[in-house]
Amino acid sequence: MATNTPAPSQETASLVQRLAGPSTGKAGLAKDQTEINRIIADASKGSKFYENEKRKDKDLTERISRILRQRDDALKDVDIVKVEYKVDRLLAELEEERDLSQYIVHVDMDAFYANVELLDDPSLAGKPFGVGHGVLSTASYEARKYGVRSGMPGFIAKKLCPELITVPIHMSRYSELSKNIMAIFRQYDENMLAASVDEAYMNITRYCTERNLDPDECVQQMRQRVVDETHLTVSAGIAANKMLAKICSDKNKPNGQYHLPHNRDAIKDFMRDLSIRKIPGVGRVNERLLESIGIKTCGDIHKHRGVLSLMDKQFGLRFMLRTHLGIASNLVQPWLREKRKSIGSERTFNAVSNKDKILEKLEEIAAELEEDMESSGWTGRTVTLKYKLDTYQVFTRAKSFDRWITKKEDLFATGKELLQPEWPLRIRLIGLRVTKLKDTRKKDDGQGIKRFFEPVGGSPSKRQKTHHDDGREDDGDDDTMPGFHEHEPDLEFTELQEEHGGWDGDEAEAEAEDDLPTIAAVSNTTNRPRPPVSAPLASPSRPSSRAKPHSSTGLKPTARTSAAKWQDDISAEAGLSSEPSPRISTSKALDEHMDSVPSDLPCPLCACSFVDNNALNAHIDWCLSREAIRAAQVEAGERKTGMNKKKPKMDKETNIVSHGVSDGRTEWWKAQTSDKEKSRKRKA
DNA sequence: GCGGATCAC
DNA sequence: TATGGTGATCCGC
Repeated sequence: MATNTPAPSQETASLVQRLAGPSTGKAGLAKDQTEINRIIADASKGSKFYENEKRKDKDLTERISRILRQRDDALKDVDIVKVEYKVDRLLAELEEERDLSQYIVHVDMDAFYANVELLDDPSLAGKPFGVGHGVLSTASYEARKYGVRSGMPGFIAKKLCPELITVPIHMSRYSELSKNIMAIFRQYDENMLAASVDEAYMNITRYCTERNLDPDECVQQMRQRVVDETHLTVSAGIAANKMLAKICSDKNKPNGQYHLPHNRDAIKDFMRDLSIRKIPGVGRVNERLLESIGIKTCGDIHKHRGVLSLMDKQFGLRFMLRTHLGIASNLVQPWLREKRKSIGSERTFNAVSNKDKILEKLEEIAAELEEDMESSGWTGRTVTLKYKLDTYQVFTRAKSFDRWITKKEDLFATGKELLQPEWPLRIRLIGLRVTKLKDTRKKDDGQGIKRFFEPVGGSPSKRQKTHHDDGREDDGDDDTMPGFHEHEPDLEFTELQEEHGGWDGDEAEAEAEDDLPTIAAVSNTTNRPRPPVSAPLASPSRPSSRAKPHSSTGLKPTARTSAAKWQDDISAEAGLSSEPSPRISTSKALDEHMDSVPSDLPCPLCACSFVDNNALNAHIDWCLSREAIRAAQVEAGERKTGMNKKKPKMDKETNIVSHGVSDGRTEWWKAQTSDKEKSRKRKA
């Protein structure tokens, strides 16, 4: 047979499933899920959000059809037995990587935000409540019984549970408690990885060995300590690698632990019936894609290894096989600042089409981003604008520079420029993100000529500022919806995020937007394929001639789930072992390090710095122009007179979280060959 | 380098 | 009554 049959009923079913939200595959929902899903779908029906979900669902269904056709074509031309034979050899090779010598623990705080709120307001006990404003970050266990979940909009949650209470987020409180708990974990493994506010990985092998302690007992004690010291409960998984440990921590949640024996057969049994959706990195889309070729559990992977091999690009054969075997990385190490790849800010508001209003929003975002970049010590070379139409379709436009961008004026001007060709638009979200980062706190030469021009007493200023790690460690909670960054926790108590009514109609924003020193900024943004055509009409709105670039091969982008990246890790490990400095660890980090360092060439006349000499020279030419000179004089005058207009920027707000993100994803499937060595070292 | 997509939390 | 924010990665251009 050649195609699946996209019967209307099936399409509806997958749409209903989709509308139920991404965290559906999780635990705990008691009530009849079908009924819940129907309520959600009914509440959404007819909205623009709904229409967008419908469109995406249709696209996915079509994509699946193409994949199945491709599979059938491929199967015609090959001897599947031979293919399977080759895969089996690969399996044997991968099996060699298995390392059962380490005891890896993943701990996950139970309904973290909700339980903290409970702690601080005992009157909530026993009641269904959610944490968050418009969209819930997490829900109490009582609320979950009704189908209320993280990421669910409040008005839908209320439909499911009319007596639902909602409480605001108190991020700094969560961070504070998180810090305390992480400190406990760190005593079991100094290299503990804080994966988010409420999650951590540890390697307790050494701790247990030195004390002749059973790992289960060790984790039991650890969890008890958390309860004693914070009155919060955590769940834990114990296994031979990070992926397995993470899956296991969900097994006896809440307030429980699960140990998957360090034993090949036990692991095989465990994987056999495990839903593919439990694998970190397999989300709703990949779940459907895999299901379409007959894979629902990790055990199914072996049956379909032939097809997976033929469609390696789509699914990532190695990754699938390693998953099937239950093999993943067991390397646990703290998050490193230099791993950060981007920093950005974005905001949703009531859809607007008025250009000035949109630019106003953009300006706010630019200011926020500058603030974040300065306070966390980053600058970067590429600016990406993101916007979401009121149809919920998302687009991004980027521009690269050969100088470092941090200032809100630059950010705003760039965003404005990128927005220019897109008009007209009706949008509900706007954001800016900066990539190709450079760490401004890393004292790396750079100074060069600049020293010459620096005012006598003055030194680069910032550079030394408070340390607190950058980034945030966005919460999690198996069911906690992340986000909600507080910019100035105090001052204004939480941003009154009433973007409401869009009244702020204040006046002239000094639109006086002078142009960027467009000088060397090469950018290819000018002649961009025509953008989306906002499609404000309720119609099917197949936007843009470009939104759907290639359809030739049929296979749309990413079906895959990452994989085969392990070569990187090998080289990373090599780099590490030969590296005197303990800090650089990943090849990527290393690359980036090399990449961004070679040049930090400051302009002697202004605050800009550049990536290479050409760029610098081009800039200097411009900088010497009359206007520039004048500008420089003004600034020099200001400097002399004493004050840099730079706001003092009290460093009090250090409270926020600690480090950034640890993308869960690739973390786990790093090569083991290297891990093994690491492990041995650690043992010794 | 750019843009779309998917995923985690 | 109106569906989030931050960051990462991968693919195909």
